[in-house]
Amino acid sequence: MEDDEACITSLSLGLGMGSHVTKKEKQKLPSLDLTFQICPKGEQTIHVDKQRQQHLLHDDKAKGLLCLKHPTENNSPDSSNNSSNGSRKKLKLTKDQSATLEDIFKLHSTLNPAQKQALADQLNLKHRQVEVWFQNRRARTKLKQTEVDCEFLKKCCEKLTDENLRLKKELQELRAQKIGPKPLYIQLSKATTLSICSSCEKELKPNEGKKGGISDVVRNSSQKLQNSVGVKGI
DNA sequence: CTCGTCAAACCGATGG
DNA sequence: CCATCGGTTTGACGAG
Repeated sequence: MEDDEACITSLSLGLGMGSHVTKKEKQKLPSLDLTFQICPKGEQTIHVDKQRQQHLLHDDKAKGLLCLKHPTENNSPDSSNNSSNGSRKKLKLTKDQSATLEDIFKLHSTLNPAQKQALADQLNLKHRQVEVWFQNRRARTKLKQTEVDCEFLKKCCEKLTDENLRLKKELQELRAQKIGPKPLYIQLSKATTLSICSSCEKELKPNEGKKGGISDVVRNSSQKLQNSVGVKGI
């Protein structure tokens, strides 16, 4: 029985429901998934990881050592026990609490203090918990959106690269034609003529002379990109 | 308030 | 089946 207590004590101290332990350090330590005897009398085996949601901690001594708490208990963190030893106890919100918070967040991503307090009262949480939840939710929404934007920009970049390549090839072909036996002004059809700008050697479609073809294609694409993403200047 | 980070809780894969 | 591992999610905190 002393071994059991020693095990629990070392786990409590080592994994720190209290002390700050780095991931690497944590990996060296025994996993929390470990099965061990929680009752000093050795009557009850607890699989801490899988069964921690069950209300098995009947022993105050072990409960104190492990600092585990059943989710259905009041979720409000005990601040005295929370920060006095530097611990960062994490309490899982219930499905109902999460769902309500999500619903409110969809309507308003920020709340004023009074709204936070009202919501906290409604959900039996602390004002601080609601505040932190909204902070985290905003941060993670923003992060997701950034990832989406990044993915979109990547695709746009690929498209522009392809377009650039295509235009370069087209230009090469036109240059080849220019060098060949045909005259500078290529007769394409009765209605259209394609001309080559003498200064920059870019091809100009009719009525496009003032703008300047290729760069406009890029500029337009860039503008479209900015408009769709809402970027204020690339 | 945001941002970066920590760490508890959770979960799927894997091996004995 | 179960223990364990490695990755992910998410509640919490400190700095700015």
